[in-house]
Amino acid sequence: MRLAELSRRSGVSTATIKYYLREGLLPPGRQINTTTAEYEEEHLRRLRLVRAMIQVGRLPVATVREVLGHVDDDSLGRTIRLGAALWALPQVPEPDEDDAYVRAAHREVGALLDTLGWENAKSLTTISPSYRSLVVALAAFRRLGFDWDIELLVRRAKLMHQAAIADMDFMETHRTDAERAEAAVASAVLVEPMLQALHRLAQEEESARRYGFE
Amino acid sequence: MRLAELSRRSGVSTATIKYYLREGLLPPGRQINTTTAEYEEEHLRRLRLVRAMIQVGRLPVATVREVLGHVDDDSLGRTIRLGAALWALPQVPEPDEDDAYVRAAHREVGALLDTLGWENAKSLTTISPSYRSLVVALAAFRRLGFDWDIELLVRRAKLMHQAAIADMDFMETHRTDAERAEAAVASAVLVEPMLQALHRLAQEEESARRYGFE
DNA sequence: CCTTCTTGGATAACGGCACTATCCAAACAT
DNA sequence: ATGTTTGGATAGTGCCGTTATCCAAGAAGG
Repeated sequence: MRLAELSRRSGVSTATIKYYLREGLLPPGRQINTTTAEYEEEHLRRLRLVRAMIQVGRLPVATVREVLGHVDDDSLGRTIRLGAALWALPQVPEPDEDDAYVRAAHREVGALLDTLGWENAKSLTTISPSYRSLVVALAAFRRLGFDWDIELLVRRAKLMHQAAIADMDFMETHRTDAERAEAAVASAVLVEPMLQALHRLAQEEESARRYGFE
Repeated sequence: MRLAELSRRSGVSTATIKYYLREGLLPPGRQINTTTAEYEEEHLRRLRLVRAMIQVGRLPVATVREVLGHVDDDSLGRTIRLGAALWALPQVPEPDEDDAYVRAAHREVGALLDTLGWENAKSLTTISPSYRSLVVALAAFRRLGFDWDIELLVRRAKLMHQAAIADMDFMETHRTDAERAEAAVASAVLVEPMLQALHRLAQEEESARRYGFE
């Protein structure tokens, strides 16, 4: 498969593919000679993953490069590789540790993890980006004056735990570590938007049931 | 409260506040004379909401303006106002209806809604942005070759329905339509990132439980 | 009263980012 | 033989959130 065909089959312009090659999002094709390269089905698949991450997951190009770097890193062990790929994903601003709301949110999330018995997550609070994202969002929520009981958060967490277990089960159906890492990334980048869309659809459904369309 | 104090208390620079005023994200203060304006607590609150939408929710400024326009529109009825505000949120690209995966995703989501018995959502498929987002994400997922059974999606949908019911209950604790609309927006913009963070935290926890940290 | 600061308003500039366009000489493809 | 395609390099584009600069009118403090 040459560049033009790769472009046609993926729906991505050749100029953009060249850009991705330059940026290291796509491995170079097999060089036939100075001016020709051959691409495989694997390139097409990777290109589709890149597009999904950028268009659906709205990840910056630099983040995509980092994530794929971990997915492809055979030197990493299973858990580390998976964690590294997922930890490169986030895009939330760093919490301002001087802010009173942020410090309060830290304590609340700590209590949440205790209640849930998530001992492993608890030991990662200083480094996990997911933990930080949760703190940032909760702090913003509190800053707006919303007084959710922590119990509400616990219920949400249990729901998401169920979803996470199902995702991990699905991930385990893949054979190689690289495939598993890719499945985990696709899960984070594509399943999460699906969950979000389902959440809003459910809200619309529920709103219509309660109040009708008047 | 004058501009400088509004800036200090919100942590947003005066230049940026001026920009938001210009862009209509923040209503103008009470004009004392040609060169002075007085801002209220309400402005601070709105400014925090704007920041949360932009920084945590990563919404474009134009989208924030549109959403707030609906939140503030007293001429709208309850359901419509809420729907209008939420429908202005999304940011997913339009599905390409000529694409085979997109058409297949349409059918799958239709079947999903049938299975769930979401009759109201079913009647909104042509206009609801959440529906379109779901189709886009599912199509991208399928394009990558992931063969999730529709039953897996049904389970996710039921989980999100539970979360949505809790969110609606919380929303109903607010008295005015404007407050309810604002709570719904805050819920979409801040609770969804929390759910996402909880999802990833749960994955980390589950991964550690299954494989340890080796 | 005099000086320094702050105000709203207008306009321009900046920096980042995802592309897109252009030009090139070397090889194909027909 | 001739139009097309290749990788490589470089420059340009358009959008967007933000910041900077300048202004004359007014406020605040001594």
